[in-house]
Amino acid sequence: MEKKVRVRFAPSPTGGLHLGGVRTVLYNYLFAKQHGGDFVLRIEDTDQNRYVPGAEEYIFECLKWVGLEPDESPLHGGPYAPYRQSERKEMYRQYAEQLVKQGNAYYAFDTPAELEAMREKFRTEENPSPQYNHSLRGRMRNSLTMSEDEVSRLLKEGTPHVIRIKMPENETLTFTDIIRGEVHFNSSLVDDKVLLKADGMPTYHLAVVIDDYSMKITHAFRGEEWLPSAPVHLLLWKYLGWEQEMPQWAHFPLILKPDGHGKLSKRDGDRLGFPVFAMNWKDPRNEELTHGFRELGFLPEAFINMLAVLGWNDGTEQELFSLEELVNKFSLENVHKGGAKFNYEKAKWFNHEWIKKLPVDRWQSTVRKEFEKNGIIIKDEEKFIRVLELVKDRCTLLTDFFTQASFFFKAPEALDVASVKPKWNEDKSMFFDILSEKLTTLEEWNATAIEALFKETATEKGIKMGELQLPFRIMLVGGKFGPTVFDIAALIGKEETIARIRKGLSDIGL
RNA sequence: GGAGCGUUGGUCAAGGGGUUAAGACACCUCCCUUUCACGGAGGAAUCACGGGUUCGAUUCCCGUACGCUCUACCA
Repeated sequence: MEKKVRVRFAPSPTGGLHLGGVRTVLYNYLFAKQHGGDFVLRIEDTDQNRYVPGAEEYIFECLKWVGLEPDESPLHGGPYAPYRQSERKEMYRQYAEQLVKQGNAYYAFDTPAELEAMREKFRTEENPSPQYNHSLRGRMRNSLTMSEDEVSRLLKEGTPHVIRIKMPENETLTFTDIIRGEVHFNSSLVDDKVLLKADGMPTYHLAVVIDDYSMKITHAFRGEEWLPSAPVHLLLWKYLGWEQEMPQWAHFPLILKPDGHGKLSKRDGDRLGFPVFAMNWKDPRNEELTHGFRELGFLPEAFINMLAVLGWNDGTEQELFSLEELVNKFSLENVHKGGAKFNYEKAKWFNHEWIKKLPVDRWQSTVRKEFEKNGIIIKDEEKFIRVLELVKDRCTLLTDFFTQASFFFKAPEALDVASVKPKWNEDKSMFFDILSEKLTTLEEWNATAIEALFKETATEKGIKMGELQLPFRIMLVGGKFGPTVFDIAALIGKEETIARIRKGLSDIGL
């Protein structure tokens, strides 16, 4: 019988959720749902120094926003609770002790200062970062070099210590990565990683193995930066006797900076002017605000879509995918091996496509809030929808709607008179005078009728339509943008149109 | 320094022993529109390098270069 697929995303609550993290969530989610499996969210909060209040709640809100909610988590509960590593603290030591008893790990009493001294002492140009490994552990203060009596005395006295894995010498460690195929390591080149810290908390290495085992995780996906520590995890699965239960691994390619090389960081976003976090993140320690995709006007559908194809594609020309389609079409085999540079322009293109693709009611309320924030209260919902339909082609971000459509609800404050003034004359002035008169008596108020009247009047005055449309636009809109002028006039209504012509006339002067 | 991983246009990328090496974003030209966009047509631009294997390599093999990641009592 096939085991039920179970995957997990295991963030540490240290700050905003990076777009790469969201992609990892996405790929996990897609894989799980495709196989009818479970998606587990586990909080890796074993580093008490890095704990940031609010970060966990923030992660949940992000997942909710993008629609990738876990089946099990500290918030959603589940049969393998607790899902917060700090709450599972007790079990880790027990396993670490077991490893010591088996001879696969050992106590180490070296203080941070001693470790630093060791690194200092052995650092050379050839070896800039000396490791605590098979060749050095014999010279350090640990249960391998000290007598049993001394070790138990130190332990009894409560001397701070860690537990380190004892990496074997010269073993070839191999595993098959779903994306990369067979990967090999020589165990001699891996250091004796700390498993249990002096404060009793496990390190990632120990915790990830124990939790993946006890939560029955079948497939473990993470970023490529974890590849070098895979041999440690491999050995842990083996030493703990769980080799048969080890999940299948896949290491995802990294998302890189748009310029130069290297992992994309929050700093790059600040520097280059685009978001890196899913949502706004305010660091409680310094009140610093980092902008997120959500607040900048991205649709979750677009955000997900853009992330999905950053490192994966289905082999066809299709670029626009809904979450449902992704669940059906995603495959780890088609995930790229190489990292991809993030391209903000393309990200915006996806958003624009989704604005056009989705029915207005999917984002209408978000835009309404944006309007309200800027002092425009929408009273006529029907008109609002017509306006949104009319301008959506020219909005890339949800936040663009305000500049593209606020004039439908509020007369422009300043008119770009400079662009009409040079060609302005008395004839034109008279034209608008007459036009506003005639509009008063226009019975049917729609774009076609307004345009017909406009044309008729222009012909009477012997002025070309084109000469008059721009001034008309400036009067109604304030600037050189927006949809067809007659559509605008139709939507803002007779009174308002006439009022704006009058105001425009006086602003332009003669 | 070491180890691991990677390398198709500026970017995302399809493809894979014989192809005119798709497509998208960006860029350029033109059309549409007497606003700004959308849209449409076209253009420029790519298989890191060197050796093999082969009748034939972008594709397979081996090197080299370059890049990235890791090298913490962080994840």
